[in-house]
Amino acid sequence: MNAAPRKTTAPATAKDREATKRRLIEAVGRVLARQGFQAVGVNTVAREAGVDKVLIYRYFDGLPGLVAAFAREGSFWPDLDELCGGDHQAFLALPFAERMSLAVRNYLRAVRSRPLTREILAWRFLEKNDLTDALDTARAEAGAAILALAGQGVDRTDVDLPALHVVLGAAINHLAVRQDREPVFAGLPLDDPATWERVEAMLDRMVRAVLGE
Amino acid sequence: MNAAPRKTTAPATAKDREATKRRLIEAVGRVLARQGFQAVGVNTVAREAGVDKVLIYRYFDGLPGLVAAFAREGSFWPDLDELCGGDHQAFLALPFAERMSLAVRNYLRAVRSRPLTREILAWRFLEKNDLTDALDTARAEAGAAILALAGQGVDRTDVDLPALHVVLGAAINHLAVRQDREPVFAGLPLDDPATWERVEAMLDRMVRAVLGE
DNA sequence: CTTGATAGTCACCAGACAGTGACATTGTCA
DNA sequence: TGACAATGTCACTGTCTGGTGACTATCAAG
Repeated sequence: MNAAPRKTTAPATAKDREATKRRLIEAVGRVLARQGFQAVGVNTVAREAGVDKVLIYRYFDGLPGLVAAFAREGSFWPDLDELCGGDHQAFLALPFAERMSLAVRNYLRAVRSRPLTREILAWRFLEKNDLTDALDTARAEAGAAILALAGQGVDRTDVDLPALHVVLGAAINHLAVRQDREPVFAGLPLDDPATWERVEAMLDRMVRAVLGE
Repeated sequence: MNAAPRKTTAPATAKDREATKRRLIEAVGRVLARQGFQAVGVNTVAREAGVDKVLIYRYFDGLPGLVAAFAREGSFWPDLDELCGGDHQAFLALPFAERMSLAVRNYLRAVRSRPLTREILAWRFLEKNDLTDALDTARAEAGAAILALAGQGVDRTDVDLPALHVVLGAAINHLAVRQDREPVFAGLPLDDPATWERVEAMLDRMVRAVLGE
């Protein structure tokens, strides 16, 4: 795209357009992390980047475009390696219940360890608009991939696996997002690591119980 | 409080203050239901009520006070009767797993049938402020009561019941709120009644499996 | 040097917001 | 009747928002 500051063609890079674009994209992340998605607006992001807001329109055709670029940039969602523990072969060698249990635990930990991901999750959760649409594609793909891998070579007609995925995913998403907002849920302190060990144990127990140990 | 438009004392009710308060409180509900909590502001609510916004400050000492009054008004959370199916005695006569399963299903249905409750749930979810604080007390009480009733006379040291409640409650809350925003979750259409039957069945299965049938 | 394109700045617009002070209207009591 | 308090209306402030048009500064090519 660029990287040709000299000679023929490439009339851009007068004052480094790409650097400015990067500053804007990074500013989105900082605002999102520090002030939450409510604060993600043209004015705030531009101020954070130390750049004029009009450049958001010129370079990204508006805030949704900038957010889309931001979404393309970062690794907000766990990839397959992370979810299956790094080794696909070893993962596939496990019994099905074991596989599911591991993937669930890794998904929980992955979401919990990504503040920006939790913020995006909450965002998408309650605002359906141009901005959040941009962030959703990557997640949908990641989700589908892990389900496909976990269920690979398995034929369990006795269990409604999609329904199981929905319930587990919903519980994890809710708790992860909730952790940032309200530290107590149904009497348990979500800011206490011990609580999360109990939740992990419970998820594990549920998966095994439903899948028949 | 009022109901004494004539004679001694009660210097108010010149132009019916109570009626105006009621109009404001009802306007909160309408705005919340129609436009979501993002729209709940002094200007919008006053406009909806057909009343000047200054009265919100005079009568409720600001928007948080009005929202608190609104929260006190409506029945947003299911009560014990609804959760246990109407008959406490019959409920308590059931085996524990049966009791839990029933309460979980009734809670899911209760939340799903209350659009305003779902909106409040989402609101509280992502905005922690004076407004949402007012809405939370009632919910916490309702939650604690049902857990107490379901666990009455039961001593299951083999299961981490609070963790189970947390996971189930989180899943239900997430799905109920999600239904309004994004109709598809993990591949299942949340606007299809058949999906909810599958979710109910899965929750039931999980409860029974974990509690040992 | 001139031309032209691009990068970046600045000032402004209209609309929504929360909040406040001054005013008019109405009813009750003395 | 007059005094007073309460109800309700109106106009206004200042601040934020998203968005746009006009400007300057810089660079490359002819």
